[in-house]
Amino acid sequence: MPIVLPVSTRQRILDTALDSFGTTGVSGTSLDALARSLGLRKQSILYHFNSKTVLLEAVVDEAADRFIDELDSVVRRVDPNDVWGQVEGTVRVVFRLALQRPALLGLLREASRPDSTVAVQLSSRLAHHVNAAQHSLEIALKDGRVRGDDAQLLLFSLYSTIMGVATEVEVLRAMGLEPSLRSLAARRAELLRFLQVALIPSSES
Amino acid sequence: MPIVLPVSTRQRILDTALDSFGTTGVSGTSLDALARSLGLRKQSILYHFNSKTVLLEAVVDEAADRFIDELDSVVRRVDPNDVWGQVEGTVRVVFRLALQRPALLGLLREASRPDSTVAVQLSSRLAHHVNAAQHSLEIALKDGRVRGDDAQLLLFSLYSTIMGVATEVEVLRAMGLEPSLRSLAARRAELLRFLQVALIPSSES
DNA sequence: ACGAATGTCTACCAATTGGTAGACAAATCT
DNA sequence: AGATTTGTCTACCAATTGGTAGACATTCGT
Repeated sequence: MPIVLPVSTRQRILDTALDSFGTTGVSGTSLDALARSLGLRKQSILYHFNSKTVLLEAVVDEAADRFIDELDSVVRRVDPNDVWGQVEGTVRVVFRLALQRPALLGLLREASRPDSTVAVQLSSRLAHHVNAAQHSLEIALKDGRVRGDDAQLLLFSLYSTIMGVATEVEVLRAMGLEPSLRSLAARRAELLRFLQVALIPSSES
Repeated sequence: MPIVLPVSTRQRILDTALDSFGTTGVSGTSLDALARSLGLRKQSILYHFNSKTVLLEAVVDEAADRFIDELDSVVRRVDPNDVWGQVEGTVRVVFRLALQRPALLGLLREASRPDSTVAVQLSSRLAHHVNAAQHSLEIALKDGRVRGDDAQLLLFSLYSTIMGVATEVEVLRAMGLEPSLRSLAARRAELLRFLQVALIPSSES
């Protein structure tokens, strides 16, 4: 007899809100529509989260948690001096998220638009990890284990590239490539090759 | 005596709509707010464009035009066999747009979200240029003038990288780097170096 | 000079938005 | 058992949404 562990309403709201915010956008998501797809009335949502803003903050917090957990798992798993291993692990993690929870990455992207109120919240959560990554990149740069000049800018380029390739589904579709599991793997492979050449001097690897 | 050539209301609407759609997002932009920032009533907007959808389509069309013009100017200016020259020119053009008309790139990004109705419209406009670029990339790959395996995926990686680095302002800010003219130039330099290493075999260049 | 087209306006409208108040039932505590 | 907390609901609400109808003035072709 399988034990069905009940998912709290609060958690269900957070989940579907993440999906909706991450795909349709925050202002494109109404509480009514959200409630409808949950089989609830919007007042029940407002019972758990006092306002749409509060809900958004909770969703962003949870998304940040999950994202950070994934990144941490890479950092823990891979030798800190193995920069390429870290990058490769990160790429794999991000691509897995792109497959399993595309809305999560969508929400991160939503946060990177100019007017976003979410940005501050997210960035303060991620600041520590960014600093750590930047630091180990700097050392690797000094040791000549990585190509480049500026660790900060390099990290930024890395982030943009990985997130872009993982999330810009429609662009890909526009290029005639149907997004599928196989094409995602192909994208990942091409990206990894691309990044490795750009980052790692030929003497290494 | 300077001749002040009058800008048609229609054009003014298109301009401010592009800015608003590209930054605040489409569903985040109301016709009322748009009209207010134009010093008009919303009914005047609806006179020129019968509905918000029609307006959006017109804005997207114009944005596509401008973007294509910029890309074309690169293609015309640079030797078609000089792949790196094409990439470099494209990067410069995109970065100039990021500085002069950030909303234009923002709108392109808005189009790349999963639910977007704009995507189809945009992609059909850009299809020809994508094909041309892919074709010349394929030849360069065959000749060994460019590193990589799959021209289509390579082009996609290029696009994602360039757009990402040019547009993800908030991420940069989160990393403690205030977006400024100088930092934009630095980003561009780092990106160009990054791309050149990734793309061009060391025997060339 | 005059009718027609053009363009902006006021006045509405129904639907939807985020949010409040309070009834009602089930679970929990004492 | 009785009181209280928890969670969902119905019933509203004012503000905002995209959009219509039509008055009014200006410009333009004749």
